[in-house]
Amino acid sequence: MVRIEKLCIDLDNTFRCGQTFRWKRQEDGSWLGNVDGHAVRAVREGDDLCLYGAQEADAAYWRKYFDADSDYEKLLSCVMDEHLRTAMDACPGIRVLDQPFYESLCSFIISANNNIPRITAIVERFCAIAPMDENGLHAFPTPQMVLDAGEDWVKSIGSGYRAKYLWEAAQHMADGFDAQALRNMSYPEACECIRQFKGVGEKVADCVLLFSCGHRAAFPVDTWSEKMLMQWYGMMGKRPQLKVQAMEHFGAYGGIAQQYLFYHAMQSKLKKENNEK
DNA sequence: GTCCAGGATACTC
DNA sequence: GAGTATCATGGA
Repeated sequence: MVRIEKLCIDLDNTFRCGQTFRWKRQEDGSWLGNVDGHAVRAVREGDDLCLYGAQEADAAYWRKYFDADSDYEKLLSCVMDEHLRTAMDACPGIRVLDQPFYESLCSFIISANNNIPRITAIVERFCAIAPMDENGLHAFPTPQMVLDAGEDWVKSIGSGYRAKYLWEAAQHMADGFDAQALRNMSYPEACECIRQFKGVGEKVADCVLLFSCGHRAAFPVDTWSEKMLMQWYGMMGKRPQLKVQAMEHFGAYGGIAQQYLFYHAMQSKLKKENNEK
């Protein structure tokens, strides 16, 4: 078991906020996950995060996965305002995860013009060809597993027009794409590089760079972020212009702010809809 | 039937 | 370079 002390993570908010689609909540409030083939059960005990099934030797890996050495209040103090404060108070304890690259890439290719429940369902079917762990969760497939399963199989999981993007991504990865190199590039360089993948536009690129490459200035602008930036921050323009303004405004850790604001915007909308019924 | 969902791409002007 | 049609799918 690996214990990460005083992380104060909110597992529900972290795993439901749209950055990952594979963790599964159990009735007792714990969450089962399979990361890089490692099966774990995440449990909040007091202020600590306990990862049952994780090896002590992998403690550093898990600290990095949960971004345990970053103090978000401190990192965002210079851009704190009433909206970010409200979002962080309403949806506390979100950790911006540092996930395996290929899983993040495929997940956000699938996310294009899609909704979270359906993304989750498609990702689950995508994982069915990978080995199952002792908790009954599949690993995320390797590119080679996808290539072995065939393009017709990729089409069969209901990913629609994104199937060809997933297929080509597996080929590009198998050809030796160096995902690790993205971490050492500047943000603009990494952004340009990752857009080699078909189906990866500006927004998907930002999600992958933020959630699996350590680029925490990346500020994904989707439908929710777009509404949020206009309604809460008075920004104007199309998405590319909004993104430029947002990155300028929120700075080096803008992606973390974005994740709180995005999730809160979505939650607010949900509440509003429920009240109207 | 229409609209929407963590958009991207190819095409037109 | 800025608009626009098209791309699958399923739930509201």
